[in-house]
Amino acid sequence: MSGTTRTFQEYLKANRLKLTSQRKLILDIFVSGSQLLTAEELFRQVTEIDPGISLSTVYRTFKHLQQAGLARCVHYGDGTTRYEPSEGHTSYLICEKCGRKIPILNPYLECLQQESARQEGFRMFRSQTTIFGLCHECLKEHLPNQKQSNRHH
Amino acid sequence: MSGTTRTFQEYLKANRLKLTSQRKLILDIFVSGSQLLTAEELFRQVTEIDPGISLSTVYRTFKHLQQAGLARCVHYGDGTTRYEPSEGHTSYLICEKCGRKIPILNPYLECLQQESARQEGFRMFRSQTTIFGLCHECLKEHLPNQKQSNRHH
DNA sequence: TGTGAAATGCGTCTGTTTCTCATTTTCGCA
DNA sequence: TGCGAAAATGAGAAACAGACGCATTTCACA
Ligand SMILES: [Mn+2]
Ligand SMILES: [Mn+2]
Ligand SMILES: [Zn+2]
Ligand SMILES: [Zn+2]
Repeated sequence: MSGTTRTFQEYLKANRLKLTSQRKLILDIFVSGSQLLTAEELFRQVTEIDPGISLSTVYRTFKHLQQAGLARCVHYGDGTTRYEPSEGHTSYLICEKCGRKIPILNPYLECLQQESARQEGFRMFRSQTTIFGLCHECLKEHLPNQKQSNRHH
Repeated sequence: MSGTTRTFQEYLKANRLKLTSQRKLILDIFVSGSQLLTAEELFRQVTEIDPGISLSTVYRTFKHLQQAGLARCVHYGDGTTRYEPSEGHTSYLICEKCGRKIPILNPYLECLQQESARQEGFRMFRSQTTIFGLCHECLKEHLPNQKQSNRHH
């Protein structure tokens, strides 16, 4: 039994919630799959295995996973909301041209955040740092294009 | 004429857009008011002065303000999207219970972010750090009352 | 002032998330 | 084991934020 499964079961028990087959399956697919799924996308993957599961249940389970600290959602600029397992990174570089999302590995960032919170008497649950800009690859294409886009419209 | 007004006019001119009375009013109220308004909330404030303005126009103007770099939107945990003037801080503590928003003043955070971007060959335009948790005041009320949740709707 | 481009208001439409409720499932306990 | 209360489910409706289409008005510029 994986760590996340145990965590989820503990959360359920602590809140007098029940472990259903649907919740098991949703958790399984969520933590094992690639990250940053739309609720709809996870729903599609889940129904491939159990076609009876409803989208409502996916949303409801997401809520619990979030409260259990196992999932977090990221709101994208395009309006979509994507969910990801909340182990791992919370800091990213996001390229505004190609959408590439690069995790930031600098551990000092988290330390400084903890420290900032502490200074205010604040209890930190989670943090999120997003740095917007242009990635290495897009920078190379961006600069030559600059002249053309100046004369636009 | 304020700096933001000038910036907005320059943006408009550069994009062959027009300065309408609606846009003037929306910008005015937005930059002068307290921060972190919902589109709906700004709409209400705006219609107190000019009842003819439509919600669509508020949304449309927000888009332009964002593109002009004068506004930014923050997605809250409760699902609402709030807009704020983008001058000043980009790092905040946000209390998930009372919604209080506390600017983080630590300059090392920005330095570290710049550094992280540089390491990836990334060109940073702007960054945003959000730390979710409980503020000092809510912590005092929270602990006795463990079973609190759902600031929803 | 006249003219074309752009913006507005208002209604409609879309996609996402939540809610309602009748039915089914879970789980602690006898 | 089987019971019963509590909780979860699926299906659909409802709520909600935003975006859109279009007829009409307003703006910018000459
Ligand atoms: Mn946004
Ligand atoms: Mn969220
Ligand atoms: Zn890129
Ligand atoms: Zn608070």
